[in-house]
Amino acid sequence: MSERTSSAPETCCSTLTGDPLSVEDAQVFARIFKAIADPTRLRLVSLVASHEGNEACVCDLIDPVGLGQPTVSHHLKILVDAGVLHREKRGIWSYYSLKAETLERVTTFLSAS
Amino acid sequence: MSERTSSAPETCCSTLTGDPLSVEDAQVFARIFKAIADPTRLRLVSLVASHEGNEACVCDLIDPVGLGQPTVSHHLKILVDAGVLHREKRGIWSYYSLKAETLERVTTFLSAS
DNA sequence: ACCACATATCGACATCAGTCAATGTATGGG
DNA sequence: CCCATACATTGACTGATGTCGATATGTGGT
Repeated sequence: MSERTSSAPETCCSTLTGDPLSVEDAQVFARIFKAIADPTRLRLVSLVASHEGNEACVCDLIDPVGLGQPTVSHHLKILVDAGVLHREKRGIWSYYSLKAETLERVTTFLSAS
Repeated sequence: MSERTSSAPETCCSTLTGDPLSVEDAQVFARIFKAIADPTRLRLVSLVASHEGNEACVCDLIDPVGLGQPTVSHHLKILVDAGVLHREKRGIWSYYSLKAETLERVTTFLSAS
C-alpha cells in the first residue's frame, strides 16, 4: 500500500478551490500542468487522441507538429513521465495513447468549484 | 505589449481530445496551463479560493507561501494576465479573486473525453 | 506636506526548458 | 550477419522562468 509509481496516491481528492493545497499536492499537480503547458505538447496529445485507434507512433506525429524526431520524442517522454500519455512498444514502433485516469484526475481537481 | 486580458473567444469550443488542436488554440490554452503549472501559483490560487470572502490581498498570501512580496506580486500578475485570477484595487489593497469562467473553460477543454 | 503602509516594477542572477545535429539502441528483413 | 528503419539519448545552444534586493507608485492618515 506504500506503493507509489509516479504520482502520489494521497492526492486523489485534493482540489484547487477546496482547502489550501499542501506543498506536496501543489508539486504533483504542477508537474502534470507543466507537461501540458506547451503548445507543441498540447497538439501532440490532441493528435494522439484523435488518431485512428486512439494511438499514434512517433512517425505519425513528426509531420503534423513540424519538428525534428528527437524533439518530438523528447516531448512525448515528458508527457509519459507526467502520466498524460502511455507508451507501448510493438515491434519497431512506439505507440502512444491517452492515459484517461490522469486527465480525469486533473478535471476533478479543477472542476470542484 | 498591451495584451488582452481574456483569451480569444473563438477558442470556446475546442477540446483536447476532439479534433486536432490548431496552433492558435494550442497557444491559448498552453498560456493558461503555464500560469498554473507552478507549485507556488497553484497554492496562491488555492489560498485565494479558500480565503474568507473568496478574495485575498497580497499581504494575506506572503506568509503562507513563504516568499518575498515582489515574488508574490509577480506570480499574481502572471495569474491575472492568464485570466485565472481577477484583481480589484480597493484603497491600499489589491484584492485577488478567482475568475471562474477561465477555470470552467479549462475544465470543458479537458473533460470532453 | 509628510509619513507609513501595501503593492508594483526593475535589474540582476541562476536555473530550467525547447530545439537541433549527431550518435546510440533496438527490431525485423534479406 | 548486415543493413534499413524507428525511436531514444546526448551535448550544446538559446531563450524563458523563478527568485531576490532595491526602488518606484499610490493611498490614507496626521
